[in-house]
Amino acid sequence: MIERRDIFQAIADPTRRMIIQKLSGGALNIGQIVEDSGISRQGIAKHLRVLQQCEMITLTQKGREQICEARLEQLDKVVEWVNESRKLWNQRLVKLDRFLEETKKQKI
Amino acid sequence: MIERRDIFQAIADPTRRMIIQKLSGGALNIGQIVEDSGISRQGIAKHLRVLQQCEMITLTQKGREQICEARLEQLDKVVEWVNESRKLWNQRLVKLDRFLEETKKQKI
DNA sequence: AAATTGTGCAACCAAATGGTTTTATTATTT
DNA sequence: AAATAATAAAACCATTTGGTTGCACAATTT
Repeated sequence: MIERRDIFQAIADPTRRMIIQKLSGGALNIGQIVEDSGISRQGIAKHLRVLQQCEMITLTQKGREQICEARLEQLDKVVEWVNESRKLWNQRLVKLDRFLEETKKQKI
Repeated sequence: MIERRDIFQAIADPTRRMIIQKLSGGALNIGQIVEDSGISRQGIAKHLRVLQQCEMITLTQKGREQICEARLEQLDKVVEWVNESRKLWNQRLVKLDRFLEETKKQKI
């Protein structure tokens, strides 16, 4: 198993999705993310590291605080991939249409 | 760790994304999916089970073959979640705008 | 100066993941 | 009837994951 650090893995975990949504509302420090999360500070910190490696967030030091900011542009890649699949799917229907057309002709 | 079986986990693995893209082009049996995948039949079969549990594909018996079909509707959930995050993000900018407006007023 | 706050690092753990191989069963061809 | 093809089921394995706890350390407050 190669350690994968991509956007798809970033959003695979519900805790990380929760973090992303929290940060979508604005930058927060780690403590603020931990609040009401039901997970320990270290647990959250681990997820943040993953998100950083996936370039989903940026971390900037500010005194003793660490400010987390979301970088939602990465999510475009996900939407792109979904659209690619849908495109193939639609082409598939076109192919089926052609097949049905030809079958019709043969029947006549 | 609770065993999560949702669409986000379904697309987290590159092999599974490959399978979904293959199936987006049309239904296939397991052997056809295995072709050129570089992974054993059993490996693919495992991924298919996960995808089935996530309701990303349907498996139907046809003689001794098992036909796999993609169910792309599930991908809507992913796009929905991305849009939700983006919405929050945009609201955040609105809030910032208001803040800047008020700061301006105070200066005058 | 002392207490508090925000954090990082390391070790640890159980469970899940992503693969493999082997064996057995069923359907189709020949 | 025998050979082949398509699959399922199970056992196994190393690595990753998602969490924990304990300790150390720097920056702020008091």
